[in-house]
Amino acid sequence: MSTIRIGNFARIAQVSTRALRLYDKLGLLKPALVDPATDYRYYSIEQLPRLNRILALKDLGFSLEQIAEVLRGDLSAEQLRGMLVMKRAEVERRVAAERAQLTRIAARLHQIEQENTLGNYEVVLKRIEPQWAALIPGNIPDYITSEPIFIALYAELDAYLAQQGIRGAGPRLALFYDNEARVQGIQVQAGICLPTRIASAGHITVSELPGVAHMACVVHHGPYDETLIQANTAILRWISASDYRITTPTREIYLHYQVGGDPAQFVTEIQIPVEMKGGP
Amino acid sequence: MSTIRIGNFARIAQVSTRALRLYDKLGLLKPALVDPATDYRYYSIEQLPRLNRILALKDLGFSLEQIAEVLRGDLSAEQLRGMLVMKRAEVERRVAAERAQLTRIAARLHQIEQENTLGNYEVVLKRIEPQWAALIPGNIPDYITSEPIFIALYAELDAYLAQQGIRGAGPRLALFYDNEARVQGIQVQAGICLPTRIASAGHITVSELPGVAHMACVVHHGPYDETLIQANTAILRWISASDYRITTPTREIYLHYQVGGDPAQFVTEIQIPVEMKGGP
DNA sequence: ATAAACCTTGACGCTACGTTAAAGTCAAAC
DNA sequence: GTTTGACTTTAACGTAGCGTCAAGGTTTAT
Repeated sequence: MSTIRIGNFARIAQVSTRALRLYDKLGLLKPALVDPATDYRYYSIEQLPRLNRILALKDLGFSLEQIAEVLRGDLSAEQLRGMLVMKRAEVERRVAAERAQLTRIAARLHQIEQENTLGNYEVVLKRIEPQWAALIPGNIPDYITSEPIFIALYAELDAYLAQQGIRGAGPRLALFYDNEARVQGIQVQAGICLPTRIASAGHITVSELPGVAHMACVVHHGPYDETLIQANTAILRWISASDYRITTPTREIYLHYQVGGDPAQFVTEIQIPVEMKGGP
Repeated sequence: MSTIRIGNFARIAQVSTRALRLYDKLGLLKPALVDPATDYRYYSIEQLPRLNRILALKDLGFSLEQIAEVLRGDLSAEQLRGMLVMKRAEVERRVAAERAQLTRIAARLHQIEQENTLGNYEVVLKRIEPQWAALIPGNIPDYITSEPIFIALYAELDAYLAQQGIRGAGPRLALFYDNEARVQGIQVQAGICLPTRIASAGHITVSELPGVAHMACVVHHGPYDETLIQANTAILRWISASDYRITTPTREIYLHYQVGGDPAQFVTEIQIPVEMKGGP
C-alpha cells in the first residue's frame, strides 16, 4: 500500500495540512502510518473516502465533535435523522434572522438615501420581562396636553406608596391604550415599577405587567416637544420597515424625569409591543 | 446628573455587564464616571441612546471595530452607504449559501428515510485549478467495456513520456465527452497529469485542462464493477438534489491503479463539472 | 455588624482552523 | 556526496464577542 505525505494528500483532497493535523488530533482521521523516528504523517489514498465523508458532514453544518460521533458509528439511523432535522430547523432560523436583517439594512439604505444621515434615533428590539407595578387609570385628550394629568396621577401614586412605606420603587411609566378612535380621549394608566407585589387600594391597582416577547424600543433624550414626535416617527418607520405589526398597550418609561426639572435632561423610553405580520 | 452602576445600566439596556466592559475597553462607550478609588464604573441614563446606537449597528451586522469608526464620526454618509451595500451583499451571499445547505440537508433526510443509511459515497464540491496534461483521444463504445482501450492509450502515452524523459508525472485521468446520443460511441481522452508544459507530438497533445469553479467529486474505492455505478448514481443524485446542472467533459482521476493490480485497491475519483441552474 | 448583592481585573473557553516561527527531513539536481 | 529547496514537525498566538468562573474589594440593606 503506497502512502503519501500530508502535503500531497491535502492537495488531492483540497484541504489544508493544518486541517488534516487537527482531524488527526481529534481522532477524525488518523494517518495510515506515522514514522516513529520523524513523526511524519503518511496517508493512504484509500483514506480519501473517509476524509470526504468528514467534509460532507461539515458541509451539512455539523461540528467536528458531532462528526466524530457519526464516524465512530455509535449513532443509529434514527439519531442521525434527528440530528439532521434539528440542523435543518437551526439553519432555517438563521435564514429567517438574516432575511430580517436584510430588510433592516434595506430600510437603513433607504433612509440614508433620503436623508443623507443615519438618523438621530436608534430602535432596538427587546424582550421585556413581567414586572410588578402600581397603576392608576386615567384619560388624556391627546399626547400634547397630557402632562398635568400625569402629574396629578403620579402625585396620588407617590402618596400611596409613601403611606405604604415603599422605598425601593422603580421608574415611572405610562401605558397607552390608543385605538385610533379617540372620540373619548385615550385611556392610559400611570404607573410606578415595584420590586415586588404590594396591596391594591381603591382605584390604585397593583398588578404584574405582562412580559412582551418583541418590544420595539427607542430612547428619547430631551424635552417633550417635536423631537419626541421625531422619536415616535422613527420607531413607527422602523416597525413598518421591519414587517412588524403594532399591538397595544404601548409604554413610556420615564427613566429620568423630575417635575420642574430641566427638560433637556429628561430621558424617556418609548416601548411599542409588536408581533410579526406572518404570525404571533 | 445621576449615575447608576453597571449592573443597573445593563439591565435597563438588556445587555450583559461583560459587554459593557468590553465596549468600555474598545472605546465604544466609556462610563460617564469612573471612581478612581474603586474603579467602579458609573453610567448616566443619558448614555442609553449611544448604547442603543451600538446595538442597532451590531444588529445590522457591523463588527465592533466598524461601529467604533461610525461612532467616531469619521465616515461620510457616502461611506456609510457603501458599507451598508457591502453588508447587504455579504448577507445575501450567506443566505444563498444557507439555502443551498438546506437543500442538501433535505436531500440527506430524504435519503435516510428511503434507505435508512447515510450511503456509502460522499460527494464534495471542489474548485479545480488548471492543470497541464498529455492527452490522447479515443473512442469507447460504452463505460463497461472500455478498459482494454484505455490500457492501449495509456501504453502509448507512457511510451511517449518515457521517450521525452519525463519522470515526475502525476496520476492518469480520463475525460468523457458524453452527450447522451452515443450512436458513435463516446469520445474520450486519456491523459496523464504533468507538472509543466512539454511538447505535443502526433495525436498526443499537451494542453492545459481548464480550471473548473464547481466540480462535484466522489471517490470510489474498489473494482470497476456495479459499485462504481453506485458511486455514479450517488453523484448524480447529489447534483440533481443540489439544483446543479451537469456540464462536460466529466473526468475520472485514477488515483491508485495498476494494470494487473488488485482491483480491490483501486481508488478512482469521479469528477463532474456543474453549474448552478439559476446561472453560471 | 453582617450578610447579600454588587463590582473589579484577569484568565480561560468557544470554533475551526490561519499564520508565523524555529527546527528537523526528504528528494532531486549538481 | 552535497547542496538546495521543498516539505514536515510541534508549539504558540490570533480570530469575534462575549460567557463563565475565580479571587478579592465595595456598597447597601437590615
